[in-house]
Amino acid sequence: MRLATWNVNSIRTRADRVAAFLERHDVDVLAMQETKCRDDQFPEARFTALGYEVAHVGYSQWNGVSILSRVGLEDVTVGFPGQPCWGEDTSCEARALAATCAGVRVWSLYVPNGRTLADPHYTYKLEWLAALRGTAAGWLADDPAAQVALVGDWNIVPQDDDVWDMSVFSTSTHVSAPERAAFQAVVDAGYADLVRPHAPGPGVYTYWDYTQLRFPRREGMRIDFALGSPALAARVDGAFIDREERKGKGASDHAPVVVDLS
DNA sequence: ATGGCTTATCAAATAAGA
Repeated sequence: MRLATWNVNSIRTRADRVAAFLERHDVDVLAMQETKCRDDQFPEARFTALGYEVAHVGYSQWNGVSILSRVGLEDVTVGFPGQPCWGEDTSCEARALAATCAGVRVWSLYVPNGRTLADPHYTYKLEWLAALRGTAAGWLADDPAAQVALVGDWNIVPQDDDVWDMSVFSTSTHVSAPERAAFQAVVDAGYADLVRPHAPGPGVYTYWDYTQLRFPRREGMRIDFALGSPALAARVDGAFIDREERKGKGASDHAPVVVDLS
């Protein structure tokens, strides 16, 4: 089974690229982030025509997460237990969506950005990650053999060589010690990085800013990850980052991350 | 010294991204 995750930065703008990507790489399950639309605006027919079932949650032009699957899409869940909310709304943002696809519990996750170290959004980001860690640790405590994939845009740079120049980020989010600790806590809870062993750095990234010619200059960040429970990690045959998708007109600022499971 | 782009939105400036 081939599982991919991709922050598409608007599914309506990117639908053709996503469809081409699915076919080019023969993808079975695709988790997407930043669809930037409501459910009624999602171009569902574009993907059902290709044989995929579609799950999506989006409330506005912000956030939005989705899962496409051609190997089954069962028990769709919006949000994770304990997920913190943002702002004055009582409902949480559209940042987490799960479905069971061929026996794998797939979570499409869009971790809050944090904005700046002094912003309340940064606190929200850390609380969001801590809640996710607690809930995800519970799944493995209940069933150590669970096949769980936590995939998406984590908005964290775990290591110094996951960004082209650490000095540029000395006062920025994404590289701070609390964020890295929050990411590591999920790993320590039993969720391994499924991709890094097959796509080691340095200089291997999943995101390049649209500005400053960051992509042609190879100045990017590794912030999109596929983490997996032990039972899932044992099935990984290979993985890669599709850097080609960042090229050309109409590219998302993120590249897809692909994992092959036996 | 700084920003440079791209997306969405009651359509022109603003918010957000990382």
